[in-house]
Amino acid sequence: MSKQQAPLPVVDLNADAPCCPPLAQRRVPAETAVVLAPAFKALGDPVRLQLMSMIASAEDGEACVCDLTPAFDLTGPTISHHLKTLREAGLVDAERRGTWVYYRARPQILRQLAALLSIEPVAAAKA
Amino acid sequence: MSKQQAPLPVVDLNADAPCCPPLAQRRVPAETAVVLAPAFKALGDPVRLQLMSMIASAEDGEACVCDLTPAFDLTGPTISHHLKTLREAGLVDAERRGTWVYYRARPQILRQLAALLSIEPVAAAKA
DNA sequence: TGTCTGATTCGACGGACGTCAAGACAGGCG
DNA sequence: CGCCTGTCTTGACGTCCGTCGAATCAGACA
Repeated sequence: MSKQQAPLPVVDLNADAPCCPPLAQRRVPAETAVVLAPAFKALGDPVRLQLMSMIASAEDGEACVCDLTPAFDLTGPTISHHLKTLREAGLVDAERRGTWVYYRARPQILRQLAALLSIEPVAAAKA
Repeated sequence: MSKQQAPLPVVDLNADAPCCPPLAQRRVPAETAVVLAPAFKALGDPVRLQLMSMIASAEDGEACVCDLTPAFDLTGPTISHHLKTLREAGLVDAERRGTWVYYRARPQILRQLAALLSIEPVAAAKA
């Protein structure tokens, strides 16, 4: 079953999920933790964190694997493996155009993760 | 000499680090990725994500291990191990007071991680 | 059509991780 | 003092992860 860039069985936090009241505001329920943790885990590797950043900060919002790979002292298959991990975590999307494959960040889930980690900047400075 | 809750050799992102221009704004340098990735990795486990949330959202800003442990179907040592992981990632702080040990979240690093993931640099400034 | 380049998948290896049981340590109390 | 409760450490076990080389798949081009 070669479904290269096919929509992998991804966590569907991108759908309608209003899933993210700040972690420090209300206790995260187990089901939410199970769904969200893989996304953090995917970012828990230096190579993937850089890949994610390179993709998200790319000029046209997308980055070619051919630009990503030479940025590391790693083999092609290894980079491909990391990209797959990011894809399965729902952090990026891939699309093949001709010879090259382009990756694109999914802002929604990034926003959700950021919201989860956000700390009230408000006057919560109460003892 | 048992230095149980002594300040472990933790990543020092808490110090003066202005370390976090959004991931999608500028490419994260390798050194930054190496320092930050462990924090995400620590949050990459459902149990630790819940622990982090329980600690950060606790009433008085701190949570007792005796309250944390019974919330999971895991043994004491396992919870202790996860808490140590969070401690080494610089996400929480521990303090022993009498019989019990209390854990407290470190808002600074949470803010940094949230900032790293933030997509919109726009209206976020005020709030 | 054949072949070449780019990207992914497969199979394997070493190391790290999550979990537990058993033991060790710290502090309170009889 | 001795014991009890609470927490952490140690050692072990099975599983997952990061990496590679080799094989495979997808398009482009002659």
